[in-house]
Amino acid sequence: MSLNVDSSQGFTDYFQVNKENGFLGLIQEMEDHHHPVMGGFNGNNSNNYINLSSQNKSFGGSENEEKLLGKKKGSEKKIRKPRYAFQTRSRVDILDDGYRWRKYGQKAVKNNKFPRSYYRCTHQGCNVKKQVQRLTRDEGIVVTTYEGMHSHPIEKSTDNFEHILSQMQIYALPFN
DNA sequence: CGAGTTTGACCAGCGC
DNA sequence: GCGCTGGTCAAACTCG
Repeated sequence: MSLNVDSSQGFTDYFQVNKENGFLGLIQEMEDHHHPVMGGFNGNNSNNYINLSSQNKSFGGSENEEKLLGKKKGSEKKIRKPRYAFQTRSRVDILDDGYRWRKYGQKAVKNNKFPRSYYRCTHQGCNVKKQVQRLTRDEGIVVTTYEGMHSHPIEKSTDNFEHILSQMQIYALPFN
C-alpha cells in the first residue's frame, strides 16, 4: 500500500478505531521462558488493556542482531532480543508503518486458525523484524510484533502517520 | 529486470 | 531420542 496524501484514507482506516479502542495493547515479550508472545492475549483480551511483561537483559538494538539463533558467536549466550507487540483492531493485516518490509515466511501457529507472517525490514543493514498475526478469538484484532529497532529514518513520507508513529513510540520507549 | 511474495524444506529448542 | 512447534532459508514465482 502507499501512503500518499491521497491514500492516507486507507490509513485512517487502520486507525480510526483507535480513537475508541483500536490500540488494544502493547506488551514486551517475556523471554526467559519460551513464552509465546500471543499467550497472554488469548485468554484475556478484553478491550482496552495494556499488558506489560517486564524482562529484558540486554537490548540488542542492532548489535547481536546477527545470528542469535544460529550457531554464531561462540561466546554469546543465547540472548534474545525483546519484542514489542501491538494489538491493533484492523481489518487489514499489513499495517504500513512507513518502513518497507519483505516477507520471508509464513507459518501456521497452533491454536490459531490464521497464519503468522514474518517480515524483515528491507533497508540495508537494518535487521528489524516483525511478525503479524490475527487472533482466532477475535479476528478483528491484528497483533504486530516488532523485534529490534530501526537504525535509519523512515522511508516514506507519511505526514500524519509519522505523528501517529511517534505516539506509539511514546508507549514503546519506557521499555527500552 | 528488480523487488517482493509464496511455500516447502530445514533447523533448533523444548517437553515428554 | 523423538516429535512437535516456531522461526528462517531459498528457489521458484508474481507483479509492476
